[in-house]
Amino acid sequence: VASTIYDIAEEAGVSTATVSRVLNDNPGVTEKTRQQVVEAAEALDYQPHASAQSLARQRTNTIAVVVPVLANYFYLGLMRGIQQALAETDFDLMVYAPSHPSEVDTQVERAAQRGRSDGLLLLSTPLNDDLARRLQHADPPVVLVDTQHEAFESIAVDNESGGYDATRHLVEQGRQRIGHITADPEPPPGTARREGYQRALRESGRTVDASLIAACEQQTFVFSEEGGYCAMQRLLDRDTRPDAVFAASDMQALGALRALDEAGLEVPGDMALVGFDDIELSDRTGLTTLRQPVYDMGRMAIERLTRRIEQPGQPISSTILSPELIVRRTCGAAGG
Amino acid sequence: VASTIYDIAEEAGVSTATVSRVLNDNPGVTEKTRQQVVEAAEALDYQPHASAQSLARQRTNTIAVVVPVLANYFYLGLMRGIQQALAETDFDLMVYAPSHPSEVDTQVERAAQRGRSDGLLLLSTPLNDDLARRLQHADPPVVLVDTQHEAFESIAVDNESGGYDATRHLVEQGRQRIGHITADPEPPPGTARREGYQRALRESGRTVDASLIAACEQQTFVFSEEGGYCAMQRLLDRDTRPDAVFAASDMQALGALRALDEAGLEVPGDMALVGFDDIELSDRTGLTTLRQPVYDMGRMAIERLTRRIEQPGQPISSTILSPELIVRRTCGAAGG
DNA sequence: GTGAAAGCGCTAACAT
DNA sequence: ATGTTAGCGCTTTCAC
Repeated sequence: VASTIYDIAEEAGVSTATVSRVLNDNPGVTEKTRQQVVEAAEALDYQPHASAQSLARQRTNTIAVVVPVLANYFYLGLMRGIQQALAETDFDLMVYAPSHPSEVDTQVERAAQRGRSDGLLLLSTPLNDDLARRLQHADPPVVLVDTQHEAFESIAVDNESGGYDATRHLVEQGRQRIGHITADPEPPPGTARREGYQRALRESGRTVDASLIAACEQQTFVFSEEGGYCAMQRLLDRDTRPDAVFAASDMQALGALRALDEAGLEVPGDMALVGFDDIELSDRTGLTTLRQPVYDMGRMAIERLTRRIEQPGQPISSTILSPELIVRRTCGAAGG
Repeated sequence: VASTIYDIAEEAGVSTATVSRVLNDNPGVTEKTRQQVVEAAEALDYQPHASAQSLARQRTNTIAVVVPVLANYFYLGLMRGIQQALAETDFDLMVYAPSHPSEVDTQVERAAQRGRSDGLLLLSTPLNDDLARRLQHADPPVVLVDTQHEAFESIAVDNESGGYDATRHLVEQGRQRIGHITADPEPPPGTARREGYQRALRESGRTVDASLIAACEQQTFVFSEEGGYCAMQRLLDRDTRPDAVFAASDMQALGALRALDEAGLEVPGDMALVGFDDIELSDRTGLTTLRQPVYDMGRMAIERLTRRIEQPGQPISSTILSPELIVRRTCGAAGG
């Protein structure tokens, strides 16, 4: 029942080329014939066939984003920015969310398949060398968010300095034994945050005490609430407890908070806590944290990507934003 | 640089038809030639062209979902189920999120465009008659979630009975003046919930007092935190305040909670509160609410949709699930 | 078992 | 200004 340009051409008494011209607002058509075509198209309730257009144009007008997990506040913030920025373009959005970490490569390959999208956005997606090589060789431009790779455009936050600031803040609050919660396996941003933590300790004339660092295997995915909960429990089980903890993410900090609560410990009295990300929940919880400007990062990512699609071959740039310390209740700072 | 089946055909010394057969695991190919083709494909690092396949097969292996707003906990829950169910199929996912309510129709049309997807999932998306007619006539099967329409398969919760249960529970807690927060404009689920609220009042021998019902215009989208906040403020400004409120959604209830907090009122002491949805935040907040089984709804929606894609023309079914009352702190019930 | 060739629905060069 | 026609990359019918 669906009509094609051939039907329109026949109905309007012109060739399919002319129909195509009219439909695509190409110049060189009399107003009269344009009218005829437009009317015929409406009469037949014409809709172009997306796949056919993509094939002929060699362009899908679609961008694909792979996100480790959709149902997560951090990625949600990014998606908001992505979606808003996309609304100002005429690109559609495909979402690839691996149901398991082991699926990441498959999903990336799928998202990058020829003829599927004009550009690829990878959120926190680890790129092994093999994948990176394939992606470089493939046509669709790639933009990385929350990761880096010299071969691709990227947008991320300075995780090291964020970890440094978080820890530094705790030192300034007079905390003596500052612990850290990370993830196992530790993703690249986690490593940077931990290194910032360690640098802050050293610069404050303290020694880095391995017994103050805890990580739990992440069953679901990295930086989970569960992981923070379990890591905090381990910290509490040890001989000398910390009196402050910098968690590598807000979700982990929230989990840590739960463990603290169950253990009957006061925050920030018995233990100060600083997270990382500033997800929406953190505001409600009063969690001190380092804010990642996720909305802007999402927007920027789309801007960068569309620019690369429009003008390929531009030099690659890596954008590093500064996370902002947001002081709330859990760090024990005055005021707030 | 990208290779096509012609390249493979040449490399393997066979025709493109044979290549296609091998690549699609079609029968009728010697093991020997199959080997040759496979090797050639690997040597050339072949990847099929998605648009070309879609066009030739008249099938995209993609399902499109339109969601009023991505960055929202309710839809996030649905998306989780959708994504998980999709992972078990070989469908990809396109997401259409109107950046403004006025964009809904445009986005639906876009999602439903020929050759874009094999099926359409509409989350809470209002269908005017015109749109509904077009969708019926178009090929891709449609499944509705959180809305209903006799012409389409749908999955929703019994909102009326949910509103009834919520209110009834408040009555049983001994609350005297039970108010209601709804949205303006009031979406269909909102209407049903309000009607359930009103029925419960009547059945409890009370009169429905319009001054106990408040709604605020929703600037962003329906059922927003802002809306609940503002509605609660109005309720508090009135002569006789309610001592309990049933909010049409958890987000609104959370906003109401904020207003209460700012007004220095105790929950549940001064005011009991019941929400609707049971989003993740509600557990952390201790909000009594009616749970929508979003994860299951998402899964079911995909199952229904893929079934319709595989076997078109099946009779339409409308599934109504029961929301479950989750008693927490804010309703003032004993225990937990 | 394999190949030739005709689509799928559209775009765009090239003619006229 | 309009039409003819050759693709885009793949699938699939129909011969052989």
